[in-house]
Amino acid sequence: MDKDFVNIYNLIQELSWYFGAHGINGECCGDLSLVEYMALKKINDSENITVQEIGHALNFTKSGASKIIDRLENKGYVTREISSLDGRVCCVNTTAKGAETALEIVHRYSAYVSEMLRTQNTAMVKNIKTVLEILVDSVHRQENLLHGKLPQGGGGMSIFSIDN
Amino acid sequence: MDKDFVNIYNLIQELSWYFGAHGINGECCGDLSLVEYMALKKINDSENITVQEIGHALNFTKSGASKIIDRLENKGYVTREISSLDGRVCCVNTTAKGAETALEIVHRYSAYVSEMLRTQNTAMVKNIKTVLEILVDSVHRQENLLHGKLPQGGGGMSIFSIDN
DNA sequence: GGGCCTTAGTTTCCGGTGTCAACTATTATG
DNA sequence: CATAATAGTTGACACCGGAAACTAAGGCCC
Repeated sequence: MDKDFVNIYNLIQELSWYFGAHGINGECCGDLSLVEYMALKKINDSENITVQEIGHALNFTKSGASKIIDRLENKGYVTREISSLDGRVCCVNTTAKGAETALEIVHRYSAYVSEMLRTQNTAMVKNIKTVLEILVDSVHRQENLLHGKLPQGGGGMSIFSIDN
Repeated sequence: MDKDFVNIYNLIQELSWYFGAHGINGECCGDLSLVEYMALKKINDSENITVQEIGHALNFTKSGASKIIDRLENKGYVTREISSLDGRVCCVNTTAKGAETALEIVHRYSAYVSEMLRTQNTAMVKNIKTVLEILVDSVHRQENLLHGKLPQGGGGMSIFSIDN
């Protein structure tokens, strides 16, 4: 095991902790939890996304996804409507308020990141971006490799399910 | 707002999601949740750490920290003993089993990261490490700037508490 | 077009988890 | 020695997500 990868792993873990549910935030923005925010962002970036797709994207069961959307709907950030093509399917979309809130949160966090990296020069900022793109791409590729067909919402994926 | 920082923020958020509680794992390793694992790692990296220090490090209240340690203790990963210097203070330490488990988890995740980055050359791996170090350092510095004295365990820190 | 299977989503029940506030126990202060 | 402060624990509570049962709609086959 190369020492570099141990370091990289530990650093990612630490960074993730700070940007995760218990890190800088806890509530993510006012009345949104991190999970709700991630769902909102996903819905905002899509058009007519279904409940299961949201669950799949965020590693929740359809039951969990349904409840997250309940909360977002109650808060007035998203709407549910039955698909005209298939009466079983729910099309979820953001309301104007939801889209605005998602944007505002992105701006706030981006400002935080900008402040955080204020001492870095332009070249390094570009480099940071590139490295993060590589990491995110790599994770996606790895995810896809591991991805068997999974029953409900694609949850339960674990590193440890490989060789346990 | 520089577009780069928006990108960087979104990438960090996405990466964090994969390494967070709902990402690759959910259970972190067998019988450990991510929170428990983070606590175990913290305890393993320290000597005679107190309950409050753990809570502070992980952004939990002392009550929450106490219960996390309960769980770890019940699973046989850590021990609590009263400090010889101050009868109110608990010294928490890992058992041999706890230390071994922490190490094993690090190895597994590191192997995952190694696999994930297998197509990157050595220079890029070094670069990734450097960038992550900068990011983690920057977050720490920023955290310290924001850190006022907080009542219980330092919880509740929020980006949005600054100007809301 | 009626019966059966499949699929999307919801709901109910339940266990896990973290916070708050109250409490115990110990130490510091004067 | 009395009072205050501090470390940690506990109990009540609310929240959250999963499993499974359920509802409703579509697909299919004869």
